[in-house]
Amino acid sequence: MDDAASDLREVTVTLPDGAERSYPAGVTAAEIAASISPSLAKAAIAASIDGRLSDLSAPLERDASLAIHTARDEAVALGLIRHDAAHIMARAVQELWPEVKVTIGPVIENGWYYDFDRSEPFTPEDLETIETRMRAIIAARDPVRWEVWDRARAVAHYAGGGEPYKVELVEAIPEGEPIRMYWHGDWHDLCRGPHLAHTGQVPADAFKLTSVAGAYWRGDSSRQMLQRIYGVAFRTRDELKAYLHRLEEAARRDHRKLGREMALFHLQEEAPGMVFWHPDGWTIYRTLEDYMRRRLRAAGYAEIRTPQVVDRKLWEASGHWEAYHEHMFLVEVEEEHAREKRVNALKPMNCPCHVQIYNHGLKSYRDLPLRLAEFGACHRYEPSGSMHGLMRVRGFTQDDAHIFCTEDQIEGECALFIGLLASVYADLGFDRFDIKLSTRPEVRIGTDEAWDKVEAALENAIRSVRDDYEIDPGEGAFYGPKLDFKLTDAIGREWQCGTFQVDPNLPERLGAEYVGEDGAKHRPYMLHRAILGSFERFIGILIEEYAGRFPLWLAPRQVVVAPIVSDANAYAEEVVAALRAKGLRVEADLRNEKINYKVREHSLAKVPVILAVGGREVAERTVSVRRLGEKASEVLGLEAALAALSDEARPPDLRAEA
RNA sequence: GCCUCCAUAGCUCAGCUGGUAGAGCAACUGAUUUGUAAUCAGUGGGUCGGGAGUUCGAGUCUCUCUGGGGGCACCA
Repeated sequence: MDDAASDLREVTVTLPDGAERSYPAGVTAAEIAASISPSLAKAAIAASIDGRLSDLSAPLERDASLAIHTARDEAVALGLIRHDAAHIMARAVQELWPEVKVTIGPVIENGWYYDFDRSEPFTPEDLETIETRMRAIIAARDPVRWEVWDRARAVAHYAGGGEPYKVELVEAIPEGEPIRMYWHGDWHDLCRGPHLAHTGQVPADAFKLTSVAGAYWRGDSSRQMLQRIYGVAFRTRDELKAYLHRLEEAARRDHRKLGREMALFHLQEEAPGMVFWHPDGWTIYRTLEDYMRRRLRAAGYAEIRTPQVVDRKLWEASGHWEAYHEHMFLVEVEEEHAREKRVNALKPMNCPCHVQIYNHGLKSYRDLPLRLAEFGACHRYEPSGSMHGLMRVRGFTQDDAHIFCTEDQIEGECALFIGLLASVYADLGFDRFDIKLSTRPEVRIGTDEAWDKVEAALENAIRSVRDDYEIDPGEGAFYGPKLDFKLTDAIGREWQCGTFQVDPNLPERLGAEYVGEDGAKHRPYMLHRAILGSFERFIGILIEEYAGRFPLWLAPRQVVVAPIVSDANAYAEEVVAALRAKGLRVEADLRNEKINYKVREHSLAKVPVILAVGGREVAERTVSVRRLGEKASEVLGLEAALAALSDEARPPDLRAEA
């Protein structure tokens, strides 16, 4: 840029309210803010120039629209605060331990992280030391400056400074993109920007370093393990406190904690990643399974059952052996007792078995679409570090089904599936879920024309149901595109539950065919689909969604009848028998305890309904209905209470019709 | 699998710099007949996750195995 020339020119700046102002070329957003008002100059944190977020110090060389951002612009402010906090943290770390090498530090949800290479682990005390140092840097209000460097200079600088990771990052920046260096005081970092005007704009009381974790350099498990420090940052102390409070609340509904407290299930050393379901947990499981069975039957699926232990030959034929054998549990008979030589595997998936059922008997185009469903127990030897309560286990049961169909039927089947899934999720209390479409990867089989057709079929199917979905380019399977349906757990982690995958490959490998209208044999498509994903994971999510307070139809113990005096015991047992006859899961609590004690205990156990019966109820043939979470109870006639409870306890799919 | 932290009674946890284990709740026994979130009294319960080592002596220090938490990688 020619300084002499720019001094002579003027630029016209259009502000958000439409006003136009002229300034000498090269004027900065900060200077413009100052010309508007001193208070704006003080509050300004960044600017949008022609809609692009920029540093306040960015010079304007030509006419542009300009918006000055302050902390009121929540999204902009949080992004910048977190980004600058990442830099400030890296600076603090290098000031405290100069030998530590820096890598990357992006903004994430609620905060940021920064990865460091350091031989010693960071301790919780180190985090406090770093926080203190960060506050000192913030208090110094160091201005943030930036320069554009050429590649050679940046590489030489970092190579000489003993920062090999930064050298790699500089070298990875595409040709033509500017290489920017940002200074926070004397410390600097390679960064695309933009940043705040000075370090004092990060609120010293609204951030917190939360944890240290290992993370691979560039996300590659064959490379260096770095130390990642996570932080959270907000605009105000109250926002930070509210966030930390939400975290605590979420921990209270953790399905592992509730699973233990409510005696739903347990896991133990001898069977890592495999669930021991206790009576109450199994009741939930079976209730959900029965519900799914009815929904699938109504949707035209036929239920089947296939073996647990299957010869390795089938997995070789399907191609899974080659790709996944190290994740399969093998089942062998002791050599001295074996009568035949074979290697079996616990089935890690149901698909090849379902094709075997399809392949029995000649299929006609008139049989399609053929929908085969199995609550299929599968076992996968998942990496030890990936297991997580019920959410990621080694033994699990999919609500699996495979639809064999023609290419023309894919779109219709997909639309039917999404409709069914949305209805099931709504019945289970989830009105919101995300859909992600994963499209063709680089390495794939099949023609581009086939991919075009199938991807379009899935997109059309989604659009027939709703209009918002995400596309994940290149993330499909090598044989076909897929849809993922995700739900969010109590602490905001997303879990994939539903899935829908188009697969022409497995029918080909396992020789599935049908006779078409033309009398010739054709290859069907196979659609893999699940709504819950696995019962284990879905129940984990349900526990967290409801915080253990299940709706009546899912609650393991729906009603407890609690006599207030032992004279009411006989009546209590009569009420229990009447409810049981209506199909409710109900128990009597005849212990010689005060009603307060019983109410407290069953409330803590999250029983939805307590029926208290004392002398009055016996005399009047009524019950005192106390609902979980409500302080007052309601006295109802026995018959009315029975009718209301038995109706409410019915699963949603059996309730609707009047 | 990798980094890191953790593992004490059924549950939640205490046990300082090494000197052979405690509390509350729960359980059990007895008394109490009670009106909507804890009635009182008494009793029992742990080879401190497994193994090895250092030490006169290990719940405490070291190594190792197993499992778990947080994250990374993986997720047909």
